[in-house]
Amino acid sequence: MSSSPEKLNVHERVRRQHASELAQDYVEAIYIALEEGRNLRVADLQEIFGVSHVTVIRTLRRIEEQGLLANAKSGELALSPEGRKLAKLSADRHDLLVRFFRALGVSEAQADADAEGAEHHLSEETLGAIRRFLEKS
Amino acid sequence: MSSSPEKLNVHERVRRQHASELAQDYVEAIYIALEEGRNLRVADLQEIFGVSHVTVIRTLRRIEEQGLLANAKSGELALSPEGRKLAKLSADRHDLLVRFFRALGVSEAQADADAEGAEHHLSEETLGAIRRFLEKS
DNA sequence: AACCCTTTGTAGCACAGGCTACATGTCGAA
DNA sequence: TTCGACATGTAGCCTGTGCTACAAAGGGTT
Repeated sequence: MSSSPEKLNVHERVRRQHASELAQDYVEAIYIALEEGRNLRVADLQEIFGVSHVTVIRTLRRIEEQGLLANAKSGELALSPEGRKLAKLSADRHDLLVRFFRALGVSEAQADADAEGAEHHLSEETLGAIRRFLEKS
Repeated sequence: MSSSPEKLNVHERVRRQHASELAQDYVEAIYIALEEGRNLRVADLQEIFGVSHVTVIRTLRRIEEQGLLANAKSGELALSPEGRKLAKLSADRHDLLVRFFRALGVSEAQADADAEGAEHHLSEETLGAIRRFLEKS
């Protein structure tokens, strides 16, 4: 996880990004649900991600080991401070990209789908450029 | 590969994209080298992707099984027509994204790196919007 | 109490994509 | 021609992320 920059080549960087995508997507989903006052369970995540409940359980265990979950009342999911921070970052990036694609004329649904795929692969530099672009337009 | 649209949910679509990324990256690398008159070998790909030569060999075998490689003289890599088509598509998308990020004010190196990560995750709709944006500016 | 449904959990498998260690092949120089 | 270097290939392992099949736990209905 999150260790040093180390000068990776381009492809190594992309691999690194992939490795943390799932965790981000999970905490993001949990975060959004909590924001909306809903309480996610395994079955919900199964639905959201289109995988079996078994896969959800195991992935949750992994992100718990990464310290992103807080142990809430049994059956309920809660985020640790780091989890919440990561989720907020992800959600903000996602929103930014959706607004950006919308500004370029992309439909709502497609903007959302593409943001989901692309949000893990843009540097702070590029995100900054996108923010500036949105401010100007 | 490339089978039916089937109405995947957002995350299923992203997973699908990941599954074809490596193949695209490999044929793209081979394609570009051939364009420039160089002849890639395993050792070059190992360098480019930052993995061991064993990983390169196995990945090549897989993309060969997918019909993307043509059997060239031993020790040399060549693309099948489908491989070439896929490579060209990838390379074009990559270039488009680099130009786009550059137009937004992103540095050359970062534009290239981010394009590498993002190029597999944008829909035709969004790519079209980007093309239109670049024409206007 | 017995039953069913839903939810969650466990066992165990497959495949992709990493790796190291070892084996072979080829080629230029001594 | 033998040796050493480099390229390529094989064997076998690990982890992540998917799956199905089965097990257990809980709640509602009859």
